[in-house]
Amino acid sequence: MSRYTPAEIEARWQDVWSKNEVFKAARSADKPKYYVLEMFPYPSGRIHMGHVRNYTMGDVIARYKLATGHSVLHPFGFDAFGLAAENAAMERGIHPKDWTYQNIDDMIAQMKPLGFSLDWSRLFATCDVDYYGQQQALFLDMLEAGLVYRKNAVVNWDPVDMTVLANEQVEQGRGWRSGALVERRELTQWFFKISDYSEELLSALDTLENWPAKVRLMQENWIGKSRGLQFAFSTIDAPDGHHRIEVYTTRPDTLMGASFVGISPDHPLAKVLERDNAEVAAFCAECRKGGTTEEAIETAEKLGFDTGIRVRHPFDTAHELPVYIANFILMDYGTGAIFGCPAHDERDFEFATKYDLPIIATYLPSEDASDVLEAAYVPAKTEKVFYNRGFAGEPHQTGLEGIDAAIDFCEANGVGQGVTKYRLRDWGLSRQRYWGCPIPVVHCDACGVVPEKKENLPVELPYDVSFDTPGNPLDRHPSWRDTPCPSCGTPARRETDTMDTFVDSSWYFARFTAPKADTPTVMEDAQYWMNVDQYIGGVEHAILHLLYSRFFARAMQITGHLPASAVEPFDALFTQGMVTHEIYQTRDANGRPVYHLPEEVMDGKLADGTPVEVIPSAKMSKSKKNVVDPLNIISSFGADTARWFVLSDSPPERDVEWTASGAEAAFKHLSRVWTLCDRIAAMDKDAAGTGDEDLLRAMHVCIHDVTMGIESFGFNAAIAKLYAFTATLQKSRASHAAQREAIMTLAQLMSPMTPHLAEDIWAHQGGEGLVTTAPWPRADDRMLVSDTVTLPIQVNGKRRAEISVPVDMPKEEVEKAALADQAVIRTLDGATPKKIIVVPGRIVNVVV
RNA sequence: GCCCGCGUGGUGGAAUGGUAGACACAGGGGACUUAAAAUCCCCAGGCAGGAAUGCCGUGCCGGUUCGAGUCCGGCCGCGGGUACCA
Repeated sequence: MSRYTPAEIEARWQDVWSKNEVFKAARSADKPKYYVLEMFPYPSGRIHMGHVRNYTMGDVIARYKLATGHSVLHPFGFDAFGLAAENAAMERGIHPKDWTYQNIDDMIAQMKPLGFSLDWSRLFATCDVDYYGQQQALFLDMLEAGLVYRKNAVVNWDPVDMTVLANEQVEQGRGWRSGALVERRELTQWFFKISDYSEELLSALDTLENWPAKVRLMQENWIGKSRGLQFAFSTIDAPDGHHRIEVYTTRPDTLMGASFVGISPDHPLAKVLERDNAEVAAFCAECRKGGTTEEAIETAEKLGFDTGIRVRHPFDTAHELPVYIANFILMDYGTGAIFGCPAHDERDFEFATKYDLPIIATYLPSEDASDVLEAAYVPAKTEKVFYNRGFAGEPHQTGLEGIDAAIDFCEANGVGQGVTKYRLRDWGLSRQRYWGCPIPVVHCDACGVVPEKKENLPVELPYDVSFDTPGNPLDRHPSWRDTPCPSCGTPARRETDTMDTFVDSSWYFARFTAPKADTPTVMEDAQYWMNVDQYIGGVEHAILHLLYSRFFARAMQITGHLPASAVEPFDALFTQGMVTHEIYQTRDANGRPVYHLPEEVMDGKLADGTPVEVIPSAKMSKSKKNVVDPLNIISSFGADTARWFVLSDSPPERDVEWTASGAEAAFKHLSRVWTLCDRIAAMDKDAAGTGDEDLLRAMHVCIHDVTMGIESFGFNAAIAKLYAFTATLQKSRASHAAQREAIMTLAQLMSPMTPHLAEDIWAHQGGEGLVTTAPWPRADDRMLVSDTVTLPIQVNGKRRAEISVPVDMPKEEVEKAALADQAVIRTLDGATPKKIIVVPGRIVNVVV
């Protein structure tokens, strides 16, 4: 008997697939197309188990679709621009380009042994000049279409390194390298007008039926449509030009509870005051300390500064409210000014308590409730409350009714108007960095901002740059930066900002349909291959990447690069979980944690006997050293084992914990299947057997279950069925013909998960052609039904017995049979059933 | 802070509102072997019991239902996102 030797088998079949170009995508007139795409990876240099899992899932779908007669597009590439390459350059003196391409080569070498059904001929990286040059063309078209503009926006400024920091480079308000306190600073930046599409992006979510509901909900909340009232307070003692302060509120029904007006430190009025008043300037400077993230701003201590300016309440002009500059008000949302109603908002309550402002309830749980509040009263908007200081609508109404009534009343009385606003902000794409796609515009003293001519594209990144000083090397590269103005020809300067890497990943799926074209896309190919039928990736991309891509598809349609049918580019989305592993930790002399790789740990100890603390599974990360190198797994057990394991142990949308023993078990199972194939091949071809019918029935049930499993992303359940069927086949005494049919079908059903082993079994049993291209087996419905069924009998919802009855037994008969059961009689103990519920084929419940 | 998820044996997990724990790992017992490895067979949620069986049990508290792991409300814990990580 031969042994299962994946190293030899896997290389052989990969070679066969490659020579036969089995996975080369080609448009076909007579086959339905299927485009499956996994979110492309960042080229860190090493593939990890998360990649293996992500691509294995996509591969199962791709191979299944190939077997069910589709013309399949399953491409692969790299999201290759980004910060890490510049960090490597600064830390190790490697050029970002060299570092990135070396990593890409390494990762391709690690991907290939996994035997994925990828069309490698379509490979590209977003840092390829071919790709980003086309992206620049796209940008120019979008600029012309009015989808791009410039405005000021805040960035994290490191005052020591004199450079802009990414949010992740700000640690507890300080620059990660310099340790200096980070400040928020304004720069003129490029923006995509995604906010023009807020309503469209929101309403189209309803059409995305094959997206997870949670992702649609997250996007809905992110877009944040709200209806509210916009109106102005008239000011007292305010500087010229600020006689009114425009505010936006989603709770106009609380207007009678207003106790202060708050403006953002970046509000125009604040800026005027800052100029003439050192105290205000100091306060605003204080507010600008720290990072730009919503989290940093929202969790910071609420600070306010009384400007001394007062406003009049619109309905009671004798009532004056103070105007505060407050650090928690964002200039980006609404008008950058609010009125505070401490009684019904937790933040305002905290603020009012701190600055000793009145807390005036406008509604209460009931008429007799006290209006002295210990905390903000914030009931659901759908809850009916009593308006003790209502001014519109009924005294007893829900918040929603109160809001509508308040808007109507205010409009009728000339106090502002009802408006719809969105939380979604325009997409800032400028990055003050080298390793990204250059923004193809030129700044000319005479002509202003001038788009580069298309015939001058690509604007290629210069190679001769250095990273010995902080900041953007493009900024200090005169020979690259200085260029004639495309319009007037006089000396001018290139834009030195590069694009956000989200731009790169917002259209790569479209580029895969014509990766070599000298235009961004080719309409014929886009028409044929789009949309992506199944997109697979991590839920961490639920909002930004997926929302930007949806916007880009629209922008590409407007600029003629995608058909109208592709404005929602991803028909179905699946978000898979992470691969996790236990963390092994010891402590150094100072008590600080020291992490150890899994292979350094044996039986809970290091090689020198030091006991190791085991921390429960967490996402695999280099810093925690809880990583398993796919290459080690492949060299010990083969790619099929790695693929089988990452699918078998957890549902795909959840995290999977990598365990060495689990991987070993997967290998053992595949070896068993191999041995089983050998044994069947060696059987006497003419020998009679028993149980052919039973074996074939089990086989058809397995075909049905595995097919359903794959179609519904129930890979772990499909694999459980394959385990069960393998056990059945192993024990079978059926004829050779039946067993051969069973093992060949098993090979087909396993082929999306363990394609190399499946090919080998197929060939061993004399199968025609490749199992990869053999038509997917069909379950015979007649083989799926059995004539009896086991019914559990409950008494008052507790299971007490079970009976076996013919499938088609009428309800009355089933009732009789259930009541005749000894255990049921014993449990009833003479009691008369009030009701008997019979769910055909499922259960009987006797209620007493 | 805000938005979105998730929580089931020792472990990973299974279960269209219908027998909770499929399948697998670790564990225990056995067969084969001079022995070990490998392989095969059996047991296995907790408590009580020799067993039959009974009671308890899906993070916690409450609700809807003939019936809840599943639906609803409130908590707790963990994870993801929070617009310059990708």
